[in-house]
Amino acid sequence: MSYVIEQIIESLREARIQKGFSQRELSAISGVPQSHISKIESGSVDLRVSSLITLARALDLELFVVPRKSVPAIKSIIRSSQGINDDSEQMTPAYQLDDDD
Amino acid sequence: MSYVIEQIIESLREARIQKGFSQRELSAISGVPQSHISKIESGSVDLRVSSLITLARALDLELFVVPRKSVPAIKSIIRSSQGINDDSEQMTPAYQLDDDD
DNA sequence: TATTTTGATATACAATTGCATATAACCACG
DNA sequence: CGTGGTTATATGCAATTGTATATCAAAATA
Repeated sequence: MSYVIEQIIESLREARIQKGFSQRELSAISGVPQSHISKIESGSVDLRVSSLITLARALDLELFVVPRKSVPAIKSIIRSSQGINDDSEQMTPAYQLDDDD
Repeated sequence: MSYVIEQIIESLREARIQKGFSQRELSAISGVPQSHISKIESGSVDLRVSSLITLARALDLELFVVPRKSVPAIKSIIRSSQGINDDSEQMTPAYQLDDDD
């Protein structure tokens, strides 16, 4: 199993968890059986492109092939969009105020 | 067949042609049979992710899943990198000089 | 024109995917 | 600890992929 597949699987899994979906919930949304989602996430099946697209769509992701020379720029964009999410999480001090109470 | 798959197939085909490879040459490089490459390019098979990665690698492409909200930015990067290639092609007047001779 | 190259298509076969369904194992919580 | 939720695993089956190989028709080249 290649590094690229591992990265893709990791992206799917992280997106699922970030959205707060269990595998069953993702299954209900996407129409892919939970048992298959488990195998996909564990890397034990070599899924078809159509299946990957189906899952990605349910997780607000999209599949691309890009020139290898553009990879750093694209990783930078992905990282910065994740950074925004991280910032929004850090900018909710409500929990800290509760702790002070 | 979805729009995303069509786009991916088109990217593969364009990259192959831009590199000046025939399907047989790509087959030799990638290890994927020519007959299968023909089917992939025509959209008549739903290939596995591993096969897509193999072909992409032979064509200096890489597969990504990206957040849907990042899609416009990524398309912009891909378009601008292609623009650079177009400029380099236009900046080779050697053929025009030969015509003047 | 003859020859070569290119992409499309066919055949046969082993392996695997994806689906449906059920269950086991694991984890979190009260 | 008991309970419920989550993930992993198993079974069976139809359909398809990917491979090897060959051939054809069209296009390109010599």
